[in-house]
Amino acid sequence: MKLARDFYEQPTLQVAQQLLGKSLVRVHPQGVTSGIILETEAYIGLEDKASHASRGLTRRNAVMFGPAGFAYVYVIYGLHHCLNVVTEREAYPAAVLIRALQPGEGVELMRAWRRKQEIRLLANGPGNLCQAFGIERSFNGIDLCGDTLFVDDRGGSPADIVVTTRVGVDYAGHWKDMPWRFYIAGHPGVSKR
DNA sequence: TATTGGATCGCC
DNA sequence: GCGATCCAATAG
Repeated sequence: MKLARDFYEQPTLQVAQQLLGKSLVRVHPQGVTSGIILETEAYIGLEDKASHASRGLTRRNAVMFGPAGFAYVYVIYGLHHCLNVVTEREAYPAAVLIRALQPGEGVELMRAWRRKQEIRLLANGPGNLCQAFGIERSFNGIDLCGDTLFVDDRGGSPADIVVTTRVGVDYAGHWKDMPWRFYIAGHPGVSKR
């Protein structure tokens, strides 16, 4: 069943870990795509120099300062989109980046949007999974407790979770060393380092 | 108003 | 290893 607001209001590191093994679902007029969340990263508070929120409230990051359970979607490198779920309380900027999925329903739709055939390459990375699910800028700020994009808790919790440092944040001083990346151990769909 | 660089990806 | 490609964030 669909995760409710109180799930996202928990501490960000808990949300990041508990999302692993759950299903991200996107309902589209052409059909449904879903996938098991394999990899996440936490971005927590104003002090975290790796977070978009580290320089305070701006137009781009405004959703991070809002209530939990909403999507923060942004464009990166002018080409790709990244999907985050906002966590914790209003006015405290925190979010979890979804980095990889194991494709479930709607593989043919994902193949069409990705223009790739191989299952392993459909959602193995934050930009790729957004392309596979048709997630773009208009998804910024949508309610994950709604019916378009949400997380379903069907399926169990993964046995082994690997905890390590985040990808692509070398500019963030000592914050780059925080062990805030989580992924399901040994899964081939996890994005590469 | 101008400049800079990024929570990436895929091909060289 | 490097280019793509563009807009938000800063500085001026």
